[in-house]
Amino acid sequence: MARTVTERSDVLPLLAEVFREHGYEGASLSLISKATGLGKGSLYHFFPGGKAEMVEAVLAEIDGWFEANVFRPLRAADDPAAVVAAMFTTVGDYFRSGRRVCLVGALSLSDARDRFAGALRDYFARWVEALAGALIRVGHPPEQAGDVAAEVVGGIQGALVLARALDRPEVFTRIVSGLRERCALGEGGSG
Amino acid sequence: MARTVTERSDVLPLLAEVFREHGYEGASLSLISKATGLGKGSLYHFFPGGKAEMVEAVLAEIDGWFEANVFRPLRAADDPAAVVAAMFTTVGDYFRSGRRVCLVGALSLSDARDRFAGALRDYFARWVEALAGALIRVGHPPEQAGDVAAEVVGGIQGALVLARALDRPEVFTRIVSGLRERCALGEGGSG
DNA sequence: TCAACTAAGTACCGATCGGTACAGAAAAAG
DNA sequence: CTTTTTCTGTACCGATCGGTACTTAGTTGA
Repeated sequence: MARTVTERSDVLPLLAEVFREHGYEGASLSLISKATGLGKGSLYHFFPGGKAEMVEAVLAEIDGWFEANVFRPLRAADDPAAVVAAMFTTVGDYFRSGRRVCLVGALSLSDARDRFAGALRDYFARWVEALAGALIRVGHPPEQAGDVAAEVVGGIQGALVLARALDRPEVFTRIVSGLRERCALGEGGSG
Repeated sequence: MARTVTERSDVLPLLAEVFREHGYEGASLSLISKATGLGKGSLYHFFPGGKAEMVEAVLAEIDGWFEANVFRPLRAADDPAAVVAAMFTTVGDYFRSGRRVCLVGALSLSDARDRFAGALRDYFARWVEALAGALIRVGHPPEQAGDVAAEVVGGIQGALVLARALDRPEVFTRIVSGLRERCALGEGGSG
């Protein structure tokens, strides 16, 4: 019975990947156990609340990562154009150029949405809000910035859906680069 | 034992709604039975292949509906601008202004994707292709039409994700109206 | 050395899963 | 009417579900 010095935070990325690949219902405890290398005893030691607590922990970590690497930079005042451009690079890498699913988006479409509604709403609301602020500083008309930001954040999610359905990850990168140009140009432009 | 003169095609919309709300894994046979009013005996009479066949039948019906009401009109030669505009109205209604989930998109993000990969890919591929052709006839540069079409179809999917996560259906309608303007304007414009 | 505590494996729980078998009622055919 | 076919409800199957209880192995501190 090897004690594998595992900490709760060590298994979160593995957990996240299982939920990304199989969703909430599809990620059975046996799958989770296999993916993490932890037996039920260990899993329920770290997450007494079971699957629901596992998902919440994963969502919290994702939220923290985006807060630190995406939302907070967007809210920073310096060089908004560069910060917006960096956002696209960061999320492009995060989603593995379209090969990785967004867990928050996938949960939003599933019947687990109600259970985690708060976390899902928060994630997207803060993203849209932070991006809208940055777009205003870039020079977008304030009355349009909110809509553009929603279009961009939604566009990223839709690009993931489409790329995965078509099984063509490059669809994601192409759509995202189109969104990036829209943000840079403000409005109009030859694309 | 009331024989409820049900035909297979009558239960498809009910089935579709169950899968939309609960996904493939989440839609248990007991839920399906409750939603359709049919016992297991009837369900397996109509769909000997079980859940998988039910989803395939639902996807086929959805595909047929979009083929008739969206894809084929897009391919028609007459008044492409009006046809593209009509597409947005049609899908806006179909998705109940953001209150209804796209089953094809939801399945694409779930672990059931591999099982129905062909149908999912087909649906989106034909949509993008038909829209791209219409955009060219509207006046979009042919070398950009494919990308714009992918951006629009993906944008619709993303709008559904975002509207559902935020629990604000109007987010869907706003994003979709933005996409409509992009299609009408070709490139450029003040938004 | 020896408790005290924590980490982790295992067996098991009731419930539910998807699916099958079958009986029997309703409708159709004769 | 009888026969046949088409439905449909019910009981049941083995498997697996999420979760609990309990035991054991390893670590820690005295």
